[in-house]
Amino acid sequence: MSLPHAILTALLEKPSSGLELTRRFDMSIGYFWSATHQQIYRELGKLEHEGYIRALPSAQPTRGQKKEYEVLPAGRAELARWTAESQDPKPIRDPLLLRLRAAGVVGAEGIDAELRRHLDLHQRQLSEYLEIEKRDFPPDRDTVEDRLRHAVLRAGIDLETFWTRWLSRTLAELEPPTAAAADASTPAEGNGPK
Amino acid sequence: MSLPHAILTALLEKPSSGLELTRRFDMSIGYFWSATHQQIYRELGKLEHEGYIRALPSAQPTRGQKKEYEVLPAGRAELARWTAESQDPKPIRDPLLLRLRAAGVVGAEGIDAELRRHLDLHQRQLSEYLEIEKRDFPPDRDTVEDRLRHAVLRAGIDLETFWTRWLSRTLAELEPPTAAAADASTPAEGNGPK
DNA sequence: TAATGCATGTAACGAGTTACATGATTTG
DNA sequence: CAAATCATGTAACTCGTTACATGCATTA
Repeated sequence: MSLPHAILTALLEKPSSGLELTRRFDMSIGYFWSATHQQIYRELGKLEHEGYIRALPSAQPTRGQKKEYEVLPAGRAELARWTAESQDPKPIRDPLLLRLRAAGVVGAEGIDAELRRHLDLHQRQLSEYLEIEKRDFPPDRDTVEDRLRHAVLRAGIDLETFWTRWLSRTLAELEPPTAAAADASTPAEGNGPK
Repeated sequence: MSLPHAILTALLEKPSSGLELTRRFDMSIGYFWSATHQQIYRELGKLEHEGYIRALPSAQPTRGQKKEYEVLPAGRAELARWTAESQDPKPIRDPLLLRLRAAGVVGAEGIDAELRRHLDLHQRQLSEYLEIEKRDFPPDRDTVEDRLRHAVLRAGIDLETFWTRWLSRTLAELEPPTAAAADASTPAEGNGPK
């Protein structure tokens, strides 16, 4: 039950329409809680029905028309309640790790290509986060809100760093000990190439 | 679509009944792909229906009776196909990060207790993984399968290490700048975000 | 006015979660 | 034999995903 609270947070930061929320989810909040526009519309409907948000009076009630929402006091209270709630961390759930385990049983043929591809993707994500950090968190400003947002971003940075390191190491270890790498541990023998 | 493949992997490692699978999911595979017994029974039914697994002939077809499954050639082929498939990593999806972001808007009252609680949980998980590593991966044995399984475990270890570090650091930074630390950057800033 | 893009929405499905139901086996 | 435990299974619900439908506004 996190999506409604993600939306409340986003709406408190700035009242928006469904599509605007979708776009903002693609950028900031979506980096750690993504959502499609269908999810968002569905949830906006629920939140409005429950009296947590309301459409701004200026918005027309017709179909293709833009409709802006703002958070009502009850919505803010609900968000505060949820924020103070305690909830256990969920265990990891990663298909790539599952794949590796499966590869141990049916053969690891070609798995290194997939690992390299992931390594590349995580490196890109990492540099994107580092860009954001450079742009949005200059060392001077320092409110509590800033620190919280920075901490969240740093979680992203550290996670991507973990993946790139783990993938690099795993690739190196799965690499068949051919050529150069093998020479160090195995002194060159007189025999020519196989 | 990962659960069926998790089950196929587990069954290839050792033919089992539904409850046995559930228990093994609570231990090894479940560390990175958990599942309840209801999910597992449902999926076993599907897999049998599709001809990927079969109940061992010794098993009776009555209700409360144990029923052991084994993987058929088609199941092994399907698992091999899936293993070689490529699939993008999913973005992070973590309620705690969302909470921190929300705390920036509605107030961070009491969030540090939750962070400390998570820190403790992650530290426990980390030492559990380290125990497993010590027990199951002595430095001598070294097949490809061993290396794969060890790599998966190391992902768990590194992830928990990341969390403990990030939580420690975040806690330290949110700590009210009491006494010594506060003097340098005294923000005369009031409160109200807007 | 026809096509394009913007904005909101419906429908159907798959996966995960929670609660509960039922049959078999052990054991007190 | 009653109760506890093992083992399999149904049902109902929520959340996320994919595909598609509808209405409005702009402009070529």
